[in-house]
Amino acid sequence: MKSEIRIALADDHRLIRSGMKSILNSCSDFKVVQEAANGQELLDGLTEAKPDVILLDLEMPVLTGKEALEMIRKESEQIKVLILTMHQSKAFIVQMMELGANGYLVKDCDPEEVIAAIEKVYHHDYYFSEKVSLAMLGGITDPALKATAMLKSHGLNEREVEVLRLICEEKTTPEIGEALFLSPKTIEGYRKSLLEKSGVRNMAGLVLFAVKHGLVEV
Amino acid sequence: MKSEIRIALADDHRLIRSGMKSILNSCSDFKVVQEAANGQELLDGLTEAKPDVILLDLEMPVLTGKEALEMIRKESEQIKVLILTMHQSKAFIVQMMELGANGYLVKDCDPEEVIAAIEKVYHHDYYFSEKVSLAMLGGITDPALKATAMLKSHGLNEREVEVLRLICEEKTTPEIGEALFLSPKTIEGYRKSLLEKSGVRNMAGLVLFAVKHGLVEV
DNA sequence: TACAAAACAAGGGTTTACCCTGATAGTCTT
DNA sequence: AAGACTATCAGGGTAAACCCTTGTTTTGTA
Repeated sequence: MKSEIRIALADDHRLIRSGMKSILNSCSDFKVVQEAANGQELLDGLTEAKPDVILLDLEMPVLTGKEALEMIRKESEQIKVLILTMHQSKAFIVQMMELGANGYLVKDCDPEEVIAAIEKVYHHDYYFSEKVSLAMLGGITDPALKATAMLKSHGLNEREVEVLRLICEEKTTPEIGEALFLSPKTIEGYRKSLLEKSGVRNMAGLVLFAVKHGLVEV
Repeated sequence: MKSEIRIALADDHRLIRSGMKSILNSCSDFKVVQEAANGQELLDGLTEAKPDVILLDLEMPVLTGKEALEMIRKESEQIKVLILTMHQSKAFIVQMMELGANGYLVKDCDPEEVIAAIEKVYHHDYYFSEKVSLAMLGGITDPALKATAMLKSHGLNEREVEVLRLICEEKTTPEIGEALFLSPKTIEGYRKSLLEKSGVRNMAGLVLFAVKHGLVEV
C-alpha cells in the first residue's frame, strides 16, 4: 500500500494555490509535489514531479486547463486529473470527461470535500462533486452517455465501450462481430485491449468493471 | 407477458384473509386462486391452484408457515413465497430467507405496499419491506451472510454460492477446485447448475446475477 | 508529403468454458 | 433393506475465450 499521494496544483491564482495547499497539508496522506500557474508550466514539470493526481483549473493563461488535459492524456492514462471549475454546465462536463478527466470539483466546495475527492479519485479512479452529479443526473437522461464518458476517462474508446456493453449482454465474440459489422478477429482485439485497460483477467472481471463504472444498470 | 399473477393466501384469521383479498382484488393484475387457514390446507391445494405467489402467515395451527415453507421448497423452487409476519428480528428473518422465502411483509403495512411487494417478488424474485430492510441493514454487518441468504431464496446451495463468489473474483475452474479442495470436474458441475438456476448463458450473465443479488460489492 | 498512430483483420495456437453422459459413495426415506 | 436423493468425480467432446504475431488501411498530424 502506497502511503503518500503525490499531488500537482495548477491554478493561475497564487491565493487559491496556497489555500488549497494548506488544506492538503492538513492531511498527512498528501504531498504537494508541484505547483503551476498555467498549463505549460504544469506540463514542463510533470516528468520530474511525477504526481499521482493533478488538481487542474480550467481558466489559465498561456495553456488552458483543457489543452493541458489533452496533452496529459496523450502522455499518460495513469495520472488522475481532477478538474477545478466554476462551470456546471453538463455539456461542458461531459466534454471534459470525454477528454479524460477523472473528476470534477466545484471551487466553492468544503475542504473536506477536496480531501475526499482526491482519495476517491486516487483509489477509485473517479469522483464527481455532489453539485456536479446532481446537475448531471438532472440533465443527462441517457445513462449510456454518462457511462461512456466515465469509461472514456479510463482510456477506452467508443468501440471498446460498445464491445463491453455487448459482452455484458451475454453476447459471444462472433455475435458481437455480427452486431457491429466487424470481423470476430477484430472483436478479439478489442476484448484483449479491454482486459489490458481494465486490468482484469477474464470476462468476470470485465463485467464487474463495467458495473462499477455504470455501464450496466444493477 | 403473463398478464395475471395467481396468488394463494395462507392465514388462520378469516378477517385478515378477506381484508387482504379485497386489497388484492382492487388490482386487476392479481387473482386469488387459493385460501388456506393452515399450512396443511395450503399444501393440499397447491397442485390444483398453481399459484405464482404465496402470501404466507408464519403463525398458523396444524402446520406452521415455517414448516409449510420447507415443504413448498422441496416441491418447487419456482413458487414465490412472501412471508407475512409481525416479527422483525433479524435472526428470524435470515432463517426464513435461508429456508427459501422470497420476501417479507410486515402485517401493518399499507395496501399499496402489499401490491408493490407482490409485483416485485413476481417480477424481480425478491422483496423486503422497508422496515425489515432497515432492521437488517442496521443489524447484519456481514454482507456475505445477507447475500448468501438472498441467493438461497433462488435455490442456490452453499457450494454454488461459494463457487459463484470465486468466479466473481476472476478465478478459473481449476483454481476454484484448488481453493475448495474439490475436483475441477465438480466445479464444472456447479458452474453448470449456476447457469441453469440463474437462467443466463455465460460468465458475464452470472457475474451480473451475483451483483444484482448483492454477492459482490459495487 | 512522409511518418506515426489508430482501426481493422488474419493465422495459428493454448486454455478455459460449456455440454452430455454416466459412475460412486453417503444420506434420507419409506 | 430397497429405493431416492445429494454430493462428488470422470471421460470425452465442441465452442468460446485468451494470447502472440503480423499486415493492411485509414486517419491524423509534424
